[in-house]
Amino acid sequence: MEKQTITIYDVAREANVSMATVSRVVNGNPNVKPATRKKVLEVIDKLDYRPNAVARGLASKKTTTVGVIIPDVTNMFFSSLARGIDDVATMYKYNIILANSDENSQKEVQVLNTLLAKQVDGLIYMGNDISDNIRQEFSRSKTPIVLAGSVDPDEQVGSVNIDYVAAVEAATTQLIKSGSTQVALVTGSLAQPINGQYRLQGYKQALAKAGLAYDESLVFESEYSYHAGLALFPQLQKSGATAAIVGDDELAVGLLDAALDAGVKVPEEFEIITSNNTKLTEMARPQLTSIDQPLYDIGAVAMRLLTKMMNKEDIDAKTIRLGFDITTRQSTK
Amino acid sequence: MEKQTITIYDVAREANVSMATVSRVVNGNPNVKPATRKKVLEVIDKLDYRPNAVARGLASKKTTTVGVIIPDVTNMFFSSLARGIDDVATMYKYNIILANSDENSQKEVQVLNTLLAKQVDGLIYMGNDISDNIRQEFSRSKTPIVLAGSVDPDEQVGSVNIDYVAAVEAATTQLIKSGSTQVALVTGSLAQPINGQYRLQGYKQALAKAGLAYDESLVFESEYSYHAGLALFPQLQKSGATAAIVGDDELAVGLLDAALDAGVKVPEEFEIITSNNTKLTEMARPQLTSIDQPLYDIGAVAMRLLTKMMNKEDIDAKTIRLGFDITTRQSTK
DNA sequence: CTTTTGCTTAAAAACGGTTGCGTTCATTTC
DNA sequence: GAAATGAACGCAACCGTTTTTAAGCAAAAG
Repeated sequence: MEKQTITIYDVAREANVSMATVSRVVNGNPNVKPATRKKVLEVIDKLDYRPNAVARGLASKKTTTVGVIIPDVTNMFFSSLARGIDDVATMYKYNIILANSDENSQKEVQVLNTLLAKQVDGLIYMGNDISDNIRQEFSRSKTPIVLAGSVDPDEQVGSVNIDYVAAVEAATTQLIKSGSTQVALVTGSLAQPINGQYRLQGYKQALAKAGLAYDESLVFESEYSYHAGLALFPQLQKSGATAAIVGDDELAVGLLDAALDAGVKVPEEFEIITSNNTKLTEMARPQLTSIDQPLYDIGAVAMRLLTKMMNKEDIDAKTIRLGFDITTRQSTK
Repeated sequence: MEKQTITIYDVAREANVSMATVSRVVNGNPNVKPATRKKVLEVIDKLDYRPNAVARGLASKKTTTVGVIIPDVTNMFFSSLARGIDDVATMYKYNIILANSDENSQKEVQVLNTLLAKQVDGLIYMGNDISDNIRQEFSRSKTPIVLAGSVDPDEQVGSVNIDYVAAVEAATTQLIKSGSTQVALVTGSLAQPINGQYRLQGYKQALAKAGLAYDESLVFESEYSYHAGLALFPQLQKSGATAAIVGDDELAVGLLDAALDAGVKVPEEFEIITSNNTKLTEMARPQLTSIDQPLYDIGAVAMRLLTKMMNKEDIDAKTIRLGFDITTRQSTK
């Protein structure tokens, strides 16, 4: 005795109209006489009818669902973006399918394909690295895609980010001005464009403008995690650095804690500027000075851009660069 | 010149078989002659055919998608659960639609309905409070539901959690044993069952067993946020408490930082045990002792339970209680 | 050699909607 | 009063699968 699901047909019969008419009132189509609309609405209410979104999706070729590929929800940086994405998605009546990729190119391709199979209307991709595999899939697919908090060197798809070069340059300059001549750059894999290309460039520019020589031994590649920071600090010390630009907040907190645990005073003996301004920066003691990327906004704007693309509206620019700031706290003098 | 999407029909024609046969090979149905299977597979590959999951969903009444209602992805507690959920979902070929609810009962009902309209095969609900509204929707719907990290007083739906009473009792006892007679309980709204019923009960039991009187002025209701912790600490001090059980890690870090900022030594003058053992507990200095809920596992097990329910397998018990521990760090003596 | 049996496969009916097109009918217009 | 207009609405094709039913056919059985 299954609870028979009731369909648009049942409503039509009960209201003495055709399915088409019911469909119209459900979709707010104006071509329905008010009296008819009222009657249909009553029946819908009485029967407790809920349109089947899957059938709708098949017929209309729209699912009002977007796929979101995220490296790890557990990472504050990405979850902040995700929150921005979901909020404006909801605002525009979309839902998001969230899929963790662990920045693993295979998983990414895999997940991208199932997302496309599910006929998502659009896609948002987060991740530091855009592998060739995934890039290939991107250009093959005709569903709109936008990158959030990531850059696409060859602007195939939409993207929302900040000016990483300028941000790191500003941060580095600040550290130099406060007296450090040995500023370390601690970041993710240099093979990834954001790190290897942009951050490194900003770093070098700041050095150049300050008349300092670029010293490769002050550049550190590291995983983005608390423990990696803890483990890395001794090497930083050995390098003679007295300050560091760090690419990730968890990593920065690790460095900070390691410094503290080693009796190194922050910021007196060692200064730190981190990159994401997540809640973590406030929770640390001393609080961390950070490049202030508007994470939530990046997500929100990315989703907004995506809605425009899905509506086939005209886009002024496929890539949007949001402003950034440097929020000074206690890890810098 | 739209890139014509190719359908199962195209494959059938090209391979000189019927759609049914193509469907069979796609779904791994054994009733296909190897030679035929091979031919179909070749055509699929050649045409780059991808089954349309929406059509599939309509025909089979299964979407291989589950809805996940989460208060806020940005909160480590919930995102850890979410990660566990997604991982086993992926393992079982499901995708998750993630929807933030902000613990707002209206949004929850709203989102629940759109999730059901989208024909999700199952639902996972996270949230401290189960409002009457949402409970009503739960019992009305016949799609499987399980709660993750939350309790359902009247066991309507599945649920995975730990024994909150025992956990808080153990933590409180530990604090008492180390010398505190004035242990504060800092938690979320007492109107929510987990806090008002379970945590409070565990707290009282520990006091009783230690022969201490229950003092209402040592119980604090607070929002779960870092800033709330910062603001609350002075009141804690005023109450004369020398230790606290805290219901949330961010909140606990707030309390800790406020104590440190006020020159109160932790753990010498004030001890703290927090509840979720998220990464935050390690990042704080001193590191926070915490009840160790297996967050990831709770999510994972919840999803596993859900898969069983979706398969209509027999379930031994609708509610699963996972074990907990107390991980001792530096915020206790 | 005819009848069963069992494996493959084809045909076609769902699944629950959307939507273009055509029809109906009450109003206007001439 | 007949013709034209336009608003409401019904018809039916279609969306891309799954799944049931039955047919075809070769091998086994009698």
